[in-house]
Amino acid sequence: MNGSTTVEDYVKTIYGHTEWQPESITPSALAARMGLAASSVTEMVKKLAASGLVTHVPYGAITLTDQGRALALRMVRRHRLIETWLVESFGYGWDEVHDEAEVLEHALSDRMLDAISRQLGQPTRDPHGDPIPAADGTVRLPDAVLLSQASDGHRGAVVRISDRNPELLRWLDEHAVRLDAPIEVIERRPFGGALAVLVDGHPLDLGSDAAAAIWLAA
Amino acid sequence: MNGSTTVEDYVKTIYGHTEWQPESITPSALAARMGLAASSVTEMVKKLAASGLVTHVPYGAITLTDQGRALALRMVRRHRLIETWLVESFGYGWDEVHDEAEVLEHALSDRMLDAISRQLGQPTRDPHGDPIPAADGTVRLPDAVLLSQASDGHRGAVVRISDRNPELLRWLDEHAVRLDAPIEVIERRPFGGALAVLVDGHPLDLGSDAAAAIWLAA
DNA sequence: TCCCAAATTTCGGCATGCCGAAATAATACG
DNA sequence: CGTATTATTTCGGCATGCCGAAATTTGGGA
Repeated sequence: MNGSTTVEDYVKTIYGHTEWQPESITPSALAARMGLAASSVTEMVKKLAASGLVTHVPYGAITLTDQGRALALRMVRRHRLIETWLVESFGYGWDEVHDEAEVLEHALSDRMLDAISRQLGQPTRDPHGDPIPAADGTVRLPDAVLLSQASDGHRGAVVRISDRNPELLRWLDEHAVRLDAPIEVIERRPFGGALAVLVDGHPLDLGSDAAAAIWLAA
Repeated sequence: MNGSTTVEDYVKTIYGHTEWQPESITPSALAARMGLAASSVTEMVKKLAASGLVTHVPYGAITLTDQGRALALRMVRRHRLIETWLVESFGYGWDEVHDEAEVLEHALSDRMLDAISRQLGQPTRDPHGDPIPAADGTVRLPDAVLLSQASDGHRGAVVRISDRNPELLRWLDEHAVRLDAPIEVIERRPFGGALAVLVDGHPLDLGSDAAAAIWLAA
């Protein structure tokens, strides 16, 4: 079957491409993100457009409709709530929650989801610091800057750590770069985006990968 | 896609047909249980046989192999553990757990399942009193008789209440027929299997449906 | 034993999603 | 402005699972 699961994944991926901007993406980028052939994407997008989830000008970009965005937010809420749940109630680590959540977001009923949200105290951030959309689709955007764009001397607390890279997540975890850990930028390298920072008072040299994965409270 | 989910459902259904006897079933009975056309079953059974999960003599019965039984037991364990979990941790009623479990049994990882089992204290019976197979496939059969076969004067405690009939489950629940509630058979009707019994000391007239759904500790 | 009815299987078809190769459109650059 | 590169779409095909209709097999009864 899976009719629904596939649609949900497409929509969520389109949304995730540029979470803070108009949700549009080119077919090739979408194909790359989903690990599919471009031709598969073209076909599926045709169906998504037919059901009113996206708009698509031929040879142009794919953009979520309001309906598509609503579905995407529903899936993002599910994913992040489940990740939080796995960490809080099942002892999963940051780096271990993604795959399980990827499956469960399509399988849990709304009733379970509600119960889980209640058990967790209606959280609004997931273990990576990403906002968990409310059930009505409302999202509170974090007031944050990308760490690699922060200026020398900038100080604040980590508010978001990108998932999807288990190795990096473990490295960050080992070096005490955790959600809400205070960070101060002490040196800014001219090229490549690498930074030296203070994390919890200790100097640390962040590669550009790590810097790109961290958002700093403004 | 679902390659695996479908196989799991077939095997579980074959097993469930005659849980306490050799696990074999005719194609038509299997089709009826699964709500599928007979032709679909024929085709799928061919594939199950090819992967060594069942044996099948053409035009004859379908029988689980050891490998098939192992997979079936794995799925039964998952189903019953999940049902127990939904009742214990999420406030579901007896009659509400089946559909959710039907989905989740294919979606939860072994890791989650283990954690759930641990959180529940490694239960060996589900909310209906059915045995939960151990992770290694071991099943402890309840030492019980079918209530409708119990003789007049027979007394014991309810040990099993069949699921899959929400209306009946609610009726039983309302009349205090719960797992482990003591029952005494006070009158046995000659035809139809209906019984009058004492439940928790109160006389109650059980229709034949209810009687067929209840097992009594011997 | 022979034949009929019921059960089972075979066959062509359909829907979903995916792929690679070939065709086509858009874009970029000289 | 024209062409070459790149992106996108179209097309035929494949795999999984399902269906109904048309064989085929089985088993019981006359």
